[in-house]
Amino acid sequence: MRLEPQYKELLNSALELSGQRATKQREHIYALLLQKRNHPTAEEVYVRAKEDMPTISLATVYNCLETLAETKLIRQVNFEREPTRYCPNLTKHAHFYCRESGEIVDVDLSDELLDELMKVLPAGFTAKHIEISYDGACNDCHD
Amino acid sequence: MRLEPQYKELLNSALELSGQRATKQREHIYALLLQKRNHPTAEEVYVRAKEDMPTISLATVYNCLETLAETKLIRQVNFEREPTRYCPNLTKHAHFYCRESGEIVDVDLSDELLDELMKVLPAGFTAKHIEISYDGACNDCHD
DNA sequence: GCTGTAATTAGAATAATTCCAAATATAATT
DNA sequence: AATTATATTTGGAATTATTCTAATTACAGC
Ligand SMILES: [Mn+2]
Ligand SMILES: [Mn+2]
Ligand SMILES: [Zn+2]
Ligand SMILES: [Zn+2]
Repeated sequence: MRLEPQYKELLNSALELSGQRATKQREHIYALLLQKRNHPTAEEVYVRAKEDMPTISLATVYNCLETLAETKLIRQVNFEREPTRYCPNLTKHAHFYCRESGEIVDVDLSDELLDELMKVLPAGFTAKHIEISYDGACNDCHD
Repeated sequence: MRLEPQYKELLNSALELSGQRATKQREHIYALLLQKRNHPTAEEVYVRAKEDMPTISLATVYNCLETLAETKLIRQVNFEREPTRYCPNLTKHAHFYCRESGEIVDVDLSDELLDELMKVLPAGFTAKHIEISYDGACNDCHD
């Protein structure tokens, strides 16, 4: 697994900006999230990370994921009480969770729609963030 | 604490419909959620429940909350990795979480807005449910 | 090559929730 | 009203995802 130069640059500058070091582990985990964008859990990231880096620990996986999330290179995605998942797609998007197949897909959101969502807030309320998740059956799974 | 007749009726029919029994504990917890609608956690419900029913157990609180949620008398509300909260407001609404004060307020959603949100899904996708949560500063807390 | 700091590591600790098996409450039947 | 069958409650143990801790290792600047 190789981290493409553009992303390597992105990672390095994000880490430098926040005064953190570029490590093999951080790079590896970032690369693996970019390569297969299926919103894996920390445990799943751990399993995949060990393939090329057998000595990495689960604690490090959690640490790296947290660092990447803090520096806004990835996003955390939560569904109800399930384990947190991780997503390297930085565009504004919601998530669709197919309960049938377990698949999670990105749903692009326009600025207009997000604007409308902001407008329905009561006066004096300002939202830094909106989280939207859909729950249902995907294209492959409808009956 | 007294459960108003309209809600008592609602509770009884919902439980009957799902083949479950009406118990003191279920009624008590439902009443207390309706009375103070501040999206409490299970632990908070437990504390309040014990005021009038000192022998109730935490396991029962969880059981009752699950039963009420299953029968759609209440909703579960999740914010990231925080403990689940419970809401007896059955209208379609989102939640605004003020990180400053910790307050959680209901945000009404029009059918039109929900329609628009459905329309942005890829073809072939059907959502049973949309979950929307805002995160920011409320009216009292902006600087 | 040393030195100071940051990051990784293995394992222990934590927190929310669920599970379990025994006791109790409720509803149905006699 | 007593009997029976089933559902619910209960306290405590178990589980699960995540965080914490303290020791080791890696790294950047001198
Ligand atoms: Mn995503
Ligand atoms: Mn609510
Ligand atoms: Zn599907
Ligand atoms: Zn506030």
